[in-house]
Amino acid sequence: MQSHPEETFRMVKKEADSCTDSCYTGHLQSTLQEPIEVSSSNKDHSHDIGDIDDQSIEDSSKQLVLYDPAANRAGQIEHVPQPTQYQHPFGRYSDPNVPSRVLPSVGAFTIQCAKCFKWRLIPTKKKYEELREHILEEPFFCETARAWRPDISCDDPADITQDGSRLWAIDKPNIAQPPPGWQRLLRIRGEGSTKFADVYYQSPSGKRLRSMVEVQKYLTEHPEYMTCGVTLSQFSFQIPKPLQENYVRKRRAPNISFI
DNA sequence: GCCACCGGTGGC
DNA sequence: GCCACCGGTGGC
Repeated sequence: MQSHPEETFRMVKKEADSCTDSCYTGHLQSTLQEPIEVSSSNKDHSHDIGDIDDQSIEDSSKQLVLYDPAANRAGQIEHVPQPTQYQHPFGRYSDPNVPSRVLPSVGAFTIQCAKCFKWRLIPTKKKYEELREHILEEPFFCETARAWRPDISCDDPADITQDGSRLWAIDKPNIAQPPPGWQRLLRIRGEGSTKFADVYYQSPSGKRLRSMVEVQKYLTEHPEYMTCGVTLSQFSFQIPKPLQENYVRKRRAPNISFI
């Protein structure tokens, strides 16, 4: 895969007690992770991903975590468990009678320390987005987490590890924070989809936009945003990449027909 | 009728 | 192979 920094994030469900809203974890070489929006839209953040629509799948199979390939190479992070070890995001946890429409959602945001390579949970999506925006120029260290955990250091155990119980994904670094009042939403698709996830931006008025083309058009039609300084550079539709191989279905080879 | 979600594809 | 974009539609 690529050799430059990438982010992965995983969705974490509960378990991350410190995470009050959806969080992802991720890191880049130095680390970063991005927040991903998890679960159903209108839910508040009082629960994280976990409670997606129905009962929750308490397990962590939906956690999304970010990781850094560079660190992987260094052997700091164990490799992704075999696919078979991963549970299908839905399925096994859901009641067979419940049509499982439960999609994985981001349970936690994590970023890897650039020094000790331990994963640190980022308490909020907002914080995660702030850190991600400049992760390349300003690497994350355990000390960075002192802003919300005064005594944390590299000597403390990792907040989370890649143990195969969660879905991890690598986030992209240096994605701009959304403009004030806007939200960047990440929806994870179900396993076997043709795409891992979708990014949407939601304007302050609630309008959802799903591509740069739509953003451009919307801004043109609502010049007040541009007047306030909103620009296209504040938008990015880059999606994280799942660590689990084959989470995304490959494009099928065309059928060969013969006579 | 709306829209969240998924599939497909053109262009690179 | 990846990704940006957008059409279609099932479920509400």
